[in-house]
Amino acid sequence: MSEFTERVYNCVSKVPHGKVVSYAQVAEMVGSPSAARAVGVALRKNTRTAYLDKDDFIPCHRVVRADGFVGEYNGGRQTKRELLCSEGVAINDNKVDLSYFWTE
DNA sequence: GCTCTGACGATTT
DNA sequence: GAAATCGCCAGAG
Repeated sequence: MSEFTERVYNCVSKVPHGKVVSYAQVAEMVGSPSAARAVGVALRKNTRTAYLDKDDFIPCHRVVRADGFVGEYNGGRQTKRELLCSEGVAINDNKVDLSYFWTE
């Protein structure tokens, strides 16, 4: 896989339990602040999701949009909400509270 | 190598 | 303030 994608996975994997990050934040961490869309595409191709592999997975469900809106997900937005809710992240009509955003 | 598209974001109407 | 528009970078065709 390309280096960009590898970096994205690495950064997303560092997101702590019960926290979320925006696509823009991930893009900024990997060195391309404006590549939020590319980040989404990279995560979309990933199959190591939490609802498929319990042991080795990338918490892509902890990545939401910059305004807190829950974006798309391989298993559907419903699954994404379930996972976040299980981790203690409150969801308000497909939206997460801004206080759950993780900043390194 | 050119063009299109997209798990997005900020601006403008 | 909600909806439409443009811009953005990285991959795929």
